[in-house]
Amino acid sequence: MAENMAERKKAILRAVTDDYITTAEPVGSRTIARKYGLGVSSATIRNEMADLEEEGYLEQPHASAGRIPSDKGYRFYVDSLMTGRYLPGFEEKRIRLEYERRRDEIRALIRTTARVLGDISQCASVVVGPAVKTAEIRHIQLVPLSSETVLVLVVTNAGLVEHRVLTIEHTMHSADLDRISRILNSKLRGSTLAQMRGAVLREVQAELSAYAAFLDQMFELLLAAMHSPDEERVYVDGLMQLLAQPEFKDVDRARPVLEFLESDDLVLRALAVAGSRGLGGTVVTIGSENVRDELQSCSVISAPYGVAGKVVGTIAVVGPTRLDYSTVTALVGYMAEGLSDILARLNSRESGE
Amino acid sequence: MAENMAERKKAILRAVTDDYITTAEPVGSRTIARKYGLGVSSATIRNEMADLEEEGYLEQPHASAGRIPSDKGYRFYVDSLMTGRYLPGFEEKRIRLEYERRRDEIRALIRTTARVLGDISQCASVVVGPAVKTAEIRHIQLVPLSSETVLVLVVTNAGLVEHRVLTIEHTMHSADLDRISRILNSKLRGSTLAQMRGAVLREVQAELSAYAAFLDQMFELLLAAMHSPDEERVYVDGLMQLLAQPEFKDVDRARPVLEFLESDDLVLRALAVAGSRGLGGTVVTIGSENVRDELQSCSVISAPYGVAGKVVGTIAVVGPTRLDYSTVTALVGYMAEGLSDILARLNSRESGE
DNA sequence: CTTAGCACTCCCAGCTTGCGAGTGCTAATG
DNA sequence: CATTAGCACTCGCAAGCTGGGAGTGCTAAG
Repeated sequence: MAENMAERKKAILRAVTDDYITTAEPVGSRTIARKYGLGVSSATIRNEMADLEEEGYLEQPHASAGRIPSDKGYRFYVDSLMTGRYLPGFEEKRIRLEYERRRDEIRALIRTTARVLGDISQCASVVVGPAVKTAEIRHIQLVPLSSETVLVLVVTNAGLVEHRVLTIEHTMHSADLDRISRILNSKLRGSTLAQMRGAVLREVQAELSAYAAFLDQMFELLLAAMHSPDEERVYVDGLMQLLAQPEFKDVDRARPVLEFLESDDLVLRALAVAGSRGLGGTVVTIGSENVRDELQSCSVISAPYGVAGKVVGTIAVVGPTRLDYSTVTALVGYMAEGLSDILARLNSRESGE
Repeated sequence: MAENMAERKKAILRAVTDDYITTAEPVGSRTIARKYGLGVSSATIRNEMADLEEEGYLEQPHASAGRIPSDKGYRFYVDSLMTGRYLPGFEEKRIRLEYERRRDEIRALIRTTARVLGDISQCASVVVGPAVKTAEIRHIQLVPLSSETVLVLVVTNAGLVEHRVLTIEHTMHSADLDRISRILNSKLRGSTLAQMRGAVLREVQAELSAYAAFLDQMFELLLAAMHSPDEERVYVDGLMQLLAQPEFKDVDRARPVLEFLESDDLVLRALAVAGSRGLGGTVVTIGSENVRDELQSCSVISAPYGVAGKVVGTIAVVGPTRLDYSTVTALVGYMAEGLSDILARLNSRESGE
């Protein structure tokens, strides 16, 4: 769109956007002339701003206030005007530090990510954790707990350790369980739980026909676990930071957004787009570009993370449309990359030699 | 305190409190006379109310508004006036239903508890999950993942399954790990991780001296896990419901409370009291009775839950001092009991025969 | 095309005003 | 002597008004 906009107009649009992002106040021609050295008078800027408004890049909250960027204006800003796209050094350092000490446990890692993301962006943050059902199985193991119960353990390539307790009818010996574990491992390693239902499953059943009843029970449990509404996958943080933003000083304006963020389902669906584009890209969705009504006044910046080229989850920042696109885009990109790196390390270690 | 308050005065205090709890509006003498059939005129009630105010049970938000209960008034209401203490049948049914389908996984159970608690009370809810370090160990198991990594699995009597991945230097054979697991089990079962460091630990070391290096590493990891600031233990829900309460329509009034609830540490400390009184009781803390500044305008109703007579966690509802003490007390009590029951069942199953 | 000047618009904060709700006092009542 | 009706009084709140300030759009001159 309008890449050929006159340079001065671009400069003005950038100035308005930059200023509004930091001050949260509608910005007038005078301010632009004073604070941003464009070498023209406020009257000239006024004319340009009137044009920009007519073209839909700016809008006035009310007749005699300054201008603020419209969604279209933000979009243009993000696509062609935004400078920087780098993360302040000390933030980067902080992230590395936090990640340094959380390398072991994936859940802690995810919580930390959400917290840091919220802290730095001063917005709400979302981290979607790995889904069990689509992750590659690294290891599967049956552990005897008591004569009546067996723990089914699944370790995925995303570092996730999932477990269920299975109540069994006939006592199984430790040796039996080991044998089953070994065969399950050799057959299932590398495939996903979702794929498991097909051919592989029948194959296992054939090889272990002696334990048919037990296996039935176990698979049923695993499939149920996998179909459970993706609980535990979505971590939200920084709600406080969001409330501190001036656009949400009115609780009634904030509530829809907070309610949206509280619903794991909706969040998952809204972030599905980011994941579908593959690793390495950040997606910015501005105001009315969001499908959901609740997010019409919000922007979402999201990026997928993953292992071995495969997407396993998404991280995102949700804030008012007036958000610091440059910094937050850099932030989200950096953290997604960081997460991917750590997962890769975890993964190589666990699949070791 | 003043158990010998005149019956009519009590009735009036009860009426004021009941009315204010449901309407959130200061209540005047006229309203009492009309809505609560005390058989006296508003003038009489006015006189009594003036007395009650002088004695500190009521207060006026401003000179010519109705009265609202003071913290002292609420305290008296909770201790001596409150009627009911029962939970509506349909709520009870809902809780049973929700618990019915979440019997297996303790984390899901806890999340559900928090959600339901928030839903029904229309307030914020907190569930403190079992701590690993003080829970009794039911089962401990080492699972080989790769030649470089071993999964350490600890199952506690509270149904908690905790796991850490341990990177080892020298390859361990599955048989070795089994042998270690067996011995660990026989020595450690029934004790807590916190107790582990002492005599038991040395005993194990002696018996398994061949694996000394490995054991050192493992214990270190477990102890580190146990000393990590109790992450993952605190689940908060119903923040939205809290914001919907009229006393929090102003974000600035709500923020301190929300910030408090976002800090796991503070929440844990505030709820420590409830746990220390043993199973079966609910604790009500009203407004200024709370130590923390952030909670001066809130009331907290909490109850511990546990297994085999031992407290393993706490659930709580946090709302404005104007909260429905009768219903919420019943609710919190009922859910704590329900949680305990489920844990007991889990426990007996896993330690089975 | 740019700019200075100016009239105009509109929000906002502060003030006033008129209700309505509720109180406290007083005097009358059983 | 407790209870009650009556009444003046207080106060918060919403509505209406007002002045100031910020910012615009227009126009005419450079």
